[in-house]
Amino acid sequence: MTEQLEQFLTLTIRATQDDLGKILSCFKVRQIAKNEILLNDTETCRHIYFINSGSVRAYFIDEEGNEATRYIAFENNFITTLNSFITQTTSTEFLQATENGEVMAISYQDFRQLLSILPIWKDLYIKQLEIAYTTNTWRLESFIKMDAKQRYDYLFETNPKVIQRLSNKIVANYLGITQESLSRLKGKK
Amino acid sequence: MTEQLEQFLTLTIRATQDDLGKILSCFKVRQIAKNEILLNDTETCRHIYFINSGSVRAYFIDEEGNEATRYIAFENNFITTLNSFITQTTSTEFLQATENGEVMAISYQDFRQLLSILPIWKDLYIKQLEIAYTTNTWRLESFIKMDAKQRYDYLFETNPKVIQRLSNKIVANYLGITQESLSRLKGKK
DNA sequence: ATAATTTTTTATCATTTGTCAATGTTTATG
DNA sequence: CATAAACATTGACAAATGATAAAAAATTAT
Repeated sequence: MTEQLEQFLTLTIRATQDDLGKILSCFKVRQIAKNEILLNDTETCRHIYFINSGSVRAYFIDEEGNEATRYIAFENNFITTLNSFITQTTSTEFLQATENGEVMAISYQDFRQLLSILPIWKDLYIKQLEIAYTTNTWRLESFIKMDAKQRYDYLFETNPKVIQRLSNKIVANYLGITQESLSRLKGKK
Repeated sequence: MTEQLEQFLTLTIRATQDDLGKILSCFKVRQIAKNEILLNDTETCRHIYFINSGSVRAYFIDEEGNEATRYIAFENNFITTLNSFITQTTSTEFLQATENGEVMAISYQDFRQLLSILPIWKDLYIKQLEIAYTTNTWRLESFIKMDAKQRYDYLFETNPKVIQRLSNKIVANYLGITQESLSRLKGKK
């Protein structure tokens, strides 16, 4: 079950066999069922997850009690609630499996441990932070300058998995609109 | 002119006097005039700026030719166009001074150099990435779940400098709405 | 100080999106 | 397989926001 993560690491950083071993031994496999909650908004986020298969979303609930999806991770990506994880304080977000699948989890302690002993792990962390920041920025830009239809089209171009594999409810949520609006959107040209 | 950055570094990381010297010697002071363009969307971003005084915004121009402001940095913060800077490819964004002020600039070469010789610089970079990511995420959340009025109130609470020091045009731009909408917004309760 | 320019406000109207309700469809479960 | 539950679509209407135009106010330049 570690092959996939190993391959990902090999493609991402230049790690020795020894480094790889140390890293992989920190990750534990976990099967996830669709709709399963991996993190509650009352808990502290103790893990970073690498997705072998399936998908996981991060969402929160606003004052009116509506869900809002911040991020969706598919296979070969990491997901966590970074602020809660870094500071080890209560999360304001949920993590939920949006499909059946398999993840590899690394704990906060092991993550910190790897940071202190493996320079290459620090480099990987920097790279992932840069990717996460850049991805986030694009998404933010799409909200600043685009209307709902444009955001949908943009999503279709840049991340079609969201539309292809997940329910309209979650897609609408991710786009920041209601299901009804999404439904109408898809109708018109 | 380096005192401010020095103080910032002292508060943020545990650097020796020697580390501090190496870092500070990489930064060059530059006066900036309101409306001055620090980076054009046809250039590659060669610098990270630390703001001593004044403010700088990052914005882009969408298909319809409208400006959209992604981020505004005030004193004691860094600003750059990260993707262009990291990959040293053409930027899609502008950087523009929104007030008269003073910045400290570090070049891409010096930045890389510090990363390779100073572990503490890597730690600072990680910290700044974490902050940038988290800030970005909050801003993204505000767009997913809030309407314009709520975003305005939220901005007033979390980052009043934007409203207090910059023109409505830029505030509206930052909120992703038109000047006219902002004007109406401020009127009603 | 005056003129020119830019920014802000106000008004009207069009468009987009949200809300609510009803109905049809799919999916999960006993 | 049958039933319930969740999800998707559609319509009618309301609210929010954008577009355009014009006037008022503030800022900048001469």
